[in-house]
Amino acid sequence: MGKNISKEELILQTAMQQFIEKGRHGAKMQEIADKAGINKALLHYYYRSKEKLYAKIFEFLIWNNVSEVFKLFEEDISFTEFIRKFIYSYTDLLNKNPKIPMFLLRELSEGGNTVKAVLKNLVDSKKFSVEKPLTIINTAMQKGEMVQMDPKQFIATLVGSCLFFFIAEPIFATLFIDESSFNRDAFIEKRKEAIYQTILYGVIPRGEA
Amino acid sequence: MGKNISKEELILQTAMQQFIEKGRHGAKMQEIADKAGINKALLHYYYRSKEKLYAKIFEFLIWNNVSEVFKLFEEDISFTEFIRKFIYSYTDLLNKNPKIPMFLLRELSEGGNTVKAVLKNLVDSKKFSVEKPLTIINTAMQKGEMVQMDPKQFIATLVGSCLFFFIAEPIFATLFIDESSFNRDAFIEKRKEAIYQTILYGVIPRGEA
DNA sequence: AATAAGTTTAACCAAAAGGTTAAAAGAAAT
DNA sequence: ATTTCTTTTAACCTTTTGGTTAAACTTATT
Repeated sequence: MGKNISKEELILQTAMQQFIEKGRHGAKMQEIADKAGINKALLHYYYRSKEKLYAKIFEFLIWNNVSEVFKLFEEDISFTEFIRKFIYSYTDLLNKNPKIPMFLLRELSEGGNTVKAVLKNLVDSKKFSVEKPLTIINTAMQKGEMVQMDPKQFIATLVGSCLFFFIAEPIFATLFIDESSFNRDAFIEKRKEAIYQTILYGVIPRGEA
Repeated sequence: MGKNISKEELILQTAMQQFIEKGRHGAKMQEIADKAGINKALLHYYYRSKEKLYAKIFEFLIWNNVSEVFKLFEEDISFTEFIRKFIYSYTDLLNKNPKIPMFLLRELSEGGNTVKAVLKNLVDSKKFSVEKPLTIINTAMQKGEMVQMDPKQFIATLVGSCLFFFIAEPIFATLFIDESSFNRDAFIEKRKEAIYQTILYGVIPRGEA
């Protein structure tokens, strides 16, 4: 583990883990301090209050993740290649930190003042152009590479399919997976291809190979 | 509002709302009492502790919802009709109480002892047969009505597509929807058909109309 | 070496939150 | 009517938790 990390940074990292795991109310300042191996007063020395610490972390995570997702819309590739690339890359992104999506969605759902303020900021920045993904989809429809469909509906299906396993893993695994023979990594790998096949053939014009 | 409701039931309903909205840690006993218009001691008189109250509610909600979903696998209809029916009914189910899915998934993610115990109970009861949905899908594949695919992958795509909007509405709406012209109910109605079209053509053998 | 500035801690504090109690109020049984 | 049992409350208690403080310790500055 990094030894050259400052206490300030160590607190942030540890707090992030705790907030991600337990949420805004479930995470406790004392526990963060203990896990980081430092005195609780240091948390306040560097970040003033729990709310401010939480805000910093939530803001960091949502900006980071939203921008990573929007980056996936930037590449200039064919429509089918875009679908494939998006599914594969987004799944990898989710799998890199599998608890972050639930954290973000949970906090967004709860939607207190801090969350609202961060979200407003994010929108007002105009850094995340909705035009790009919409254009990709609309162009594909114009070119006849995709059936007619509200782009928002398409995006919801695409993202929802990728997201599901990471959001619902506990109940999904409990109900459908017999642990002895389950290889999580392999399942996720196969997940990508399954989503790709389903969505690709689900939206390209019927009768095309 | 119902006047003939017992205090015991009133507490349960009010607590349910609060837990759903704010989660296990976010909900407060005092606030539940206030919202129900009764003394806080009554909560303990009827339910002993916050944890027990929470357990009762979580147990009720997960049993109820899991069983409602599994009911959708019971009907004896054609494969394409099954897909259609599942998507339409499950979306309606989600929309009836749009905050419950996030509550359940959130709590399942956090997964404390109470949650684990309830979940173990649910599995051990064997009341929810995984065989049924798996059989529907396997049979369709045998009959050549569906391409070859791990049934678990198919279910993940199906459920994930339906779930997404209700789990991610705050951020999805913020990013993609301009409020002035958005009709939520209409979007959900169109959502059903969009999912149906995508998944149906995504999994039936290529070249079929 | 002395001093000043920043860092870290142990000990406290105050507010919030879960939980208890004893008594009052209401309903049921005699 | 009186007693008994259940329901409901106000007041109180205890623990948890976020936050503060003053002093000790480090590190830079002169």
